[in-house]
Amino acid sequence: MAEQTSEPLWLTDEQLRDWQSLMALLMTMPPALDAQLKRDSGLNSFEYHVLAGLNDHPSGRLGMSELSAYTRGSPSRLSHAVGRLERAGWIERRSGEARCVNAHITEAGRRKLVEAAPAHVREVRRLVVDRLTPEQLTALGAAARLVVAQIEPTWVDAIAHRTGGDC
Amino acid sequence: MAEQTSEPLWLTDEQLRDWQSLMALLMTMPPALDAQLKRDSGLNSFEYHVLAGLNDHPSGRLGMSELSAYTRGSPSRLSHAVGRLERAGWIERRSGEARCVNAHITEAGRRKLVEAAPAHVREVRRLVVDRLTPEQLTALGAAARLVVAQIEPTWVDAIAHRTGGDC
DNA sequence: GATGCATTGTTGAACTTTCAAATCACACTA
DNA sequence: TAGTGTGATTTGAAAGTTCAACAATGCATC
Repeated sequence: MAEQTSEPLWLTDEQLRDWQSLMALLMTMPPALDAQLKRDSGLNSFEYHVLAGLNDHPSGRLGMSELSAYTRGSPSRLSHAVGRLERAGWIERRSGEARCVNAHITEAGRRKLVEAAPAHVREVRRLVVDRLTPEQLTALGAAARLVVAQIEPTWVDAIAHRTGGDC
Repeated sequence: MAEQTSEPLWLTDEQLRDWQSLMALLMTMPPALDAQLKRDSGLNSFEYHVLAGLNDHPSGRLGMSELSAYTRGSPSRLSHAVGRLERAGWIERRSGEARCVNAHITEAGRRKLVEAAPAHVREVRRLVVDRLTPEQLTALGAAARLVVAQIEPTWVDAIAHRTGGDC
């Protein structure tokens, strides 16, 4: 009932249109990527991301906490997912120093990823990269970074420096 | 093993960077919006969208199929969600002509939405609209539309014309 | 006007994610 | 060195989504 009229409450037509377009993107794109991955390799986006994160690190391993930050999954979500991947033989858990547990990608895991990646990249191209001019893609990326920076201020470093490691 | 080298397989550094930025957006934004809605009104994004869809229509009702298209939810997902909203008293189901079932928003449902909307819009402003220059937002919206058009060619009309109705 | 068929919507089970509590290992203190 | 605290990870149950099968209804065709 009591509303603050001091600030403009609603959005202009253009803002609304662009916002709805963004919402449409948020609603359609993850399912599209998930569908491709699931169909072609049986992985979901999160699991793919976990494997990719491990594979990208020279050591092929990462502490659960670092991996959790990298994938932006809650510790619990990660733990469940790693459990599945471990059961499939693509990851091994080994406890490291301190209280840490390291997730190691196995050879089978690397093979799985190498097998899954090309089709995934192809899909990313088809849906996004090839759809936009270089300038549009640049603008999209820049805008995305600004919004993400607002939501999650710590992230910019995280990816930029790739500073994480095992424990 | 056998790979097609005929097309450029991987992405350039800039493309990769922008792609990762977009992925970060896809991963952080829905949870952020969900969290705000859940915290402030107990609804999740999908349920909010369902109520908003009904409320926006002059008649306050919509066939399940139309609503399913509008919210981009599978029939099953919608059916479950409407079940919850009905149990909460915010929606009523009435069977219309043909095989159709109409979802009607109730007075309580409208109140709920009116109560939830301002904070949600405020959050959208805070995370997106206020973070970008008008040009950036325009560019973001335009790029999003292009990608969505590729994923879901039918959509452009759907929102543009608001042609759907009950049955 | 009966039969087959397509469309619409629901249901229940399987799976994934979330949420809160429990576990475990180490560090610190008395 | 027993006791307490803190941080990392796991666990199991609740909530939500997906998936596949199942009504229910109208339409076409014979």
